[in-house]
Amino acid sequence: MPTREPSETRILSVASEHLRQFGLKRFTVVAVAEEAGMTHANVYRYFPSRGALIDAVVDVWLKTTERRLADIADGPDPAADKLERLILALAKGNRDLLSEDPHLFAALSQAVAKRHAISRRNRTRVRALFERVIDEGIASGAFEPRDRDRAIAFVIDATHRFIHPAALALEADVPQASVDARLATLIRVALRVLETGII
Amino acid sequence: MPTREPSETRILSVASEHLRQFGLKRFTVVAVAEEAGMTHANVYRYFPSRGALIDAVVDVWLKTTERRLADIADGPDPAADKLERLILALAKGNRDLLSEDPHLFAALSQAVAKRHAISRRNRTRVRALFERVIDEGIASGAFEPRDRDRAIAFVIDATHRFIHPAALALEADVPQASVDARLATLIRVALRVLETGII
DNA sequence: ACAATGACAATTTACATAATTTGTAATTTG
DNA sequence: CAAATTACAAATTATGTAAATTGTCATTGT
Repeated sequence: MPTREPSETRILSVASEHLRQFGLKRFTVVAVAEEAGMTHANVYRYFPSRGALIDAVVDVWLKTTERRLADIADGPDPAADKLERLILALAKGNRDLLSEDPHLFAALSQAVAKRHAISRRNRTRVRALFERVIDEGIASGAFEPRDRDRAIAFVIDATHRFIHPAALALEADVPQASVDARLATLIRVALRVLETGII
Repeated sequence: MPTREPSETRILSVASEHLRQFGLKRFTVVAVAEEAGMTHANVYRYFPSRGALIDAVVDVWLKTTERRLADIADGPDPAADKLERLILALAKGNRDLLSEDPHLFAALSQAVAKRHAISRRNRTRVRALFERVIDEGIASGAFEPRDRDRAIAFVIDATHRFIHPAALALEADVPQASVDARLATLIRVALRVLETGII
């Protein structure tokens, strides 16, 4: 007989599937427990609350995209290339989630809006990746901003519209090609700004 | 005896006061009519629906700030100065509304989120002011973008975070001075980008 | 000791129904 | 005739209650 998947991971994967299928409102601990082959009380051995279980599902997705971003940031390419790919990957990741998995996107949006710990920590780590790449660009001489902190804030503020879930949801019906073109312009300008010491 | 304020304006000012005090959810046509000294049916002589009345209140505010923006755009100053003041006035107007009148801000946010006609038209007119000032800057030689449409989209996208109600609401608890500093940086950079033909 | 359960209280949600509000139209008033 | 009202249907919201879910804990089984 096959070794059964440990309870915690089984709960998590069932919960993930339920959240995708039914959305936040119709997501119940009872139904998840049943499908995972246990009573709901046992779920509470592994997750302290319904909200914590939902956060755990969102966190899995956040961590997955974080790894993709970290791979980019850790690569051997020039800082400018890496910063561009970092921004594009973040924007595309969130945008694809919105179109391919609206329920999970809604859960992510709520976690961000309500400033859950998972989203605050994700934000901190993603910001750290941006900082690392920009610092690397400064060290290599590719970027020459007059104020490093200001430069980082500028990049994050300027790209906000294409990265933040709440902003992305506003443009759900704008043709993707048009959004892509505007983002490409913004990135090109931001890189030039960092390179030329305008900031 | 004093000539009574005409019904339509009286309804509108009572409605404005009720919206500010009670918010969208507790705003009723019946209560507005009562305070305006008439039955609710008579309100429908002037406004076709509850939603239209709320939109009219929001529209008064939008038009007021539009006039302020138009005054800036019509002024005799250099285009760069006017563009800076345009962005600052828009950002400050929305931000002050958020802190001083959260209920009206919520009504505005909803009108924007649901793409009501009033907000779409406001957006179009405000965008036209931006276009006018940028075109003026191009005509005077102050701005030299390689692509005029791209430049306009860039300015609007980059400042989105400080102007759009949904984005402003996210930063309600960030110290205003810090937000102001970041916006000042963004504006300075945007102007330099327009001036130097980076875009 | 650890995973899981059954039983149970607290909380939330679903649902039926009452009350209110929205919106329309015929009628009244000045 | 323009402004307003009364009267009423339709739609929405409030309220009370049943049902389900969330969360706790003592107990069971391994």
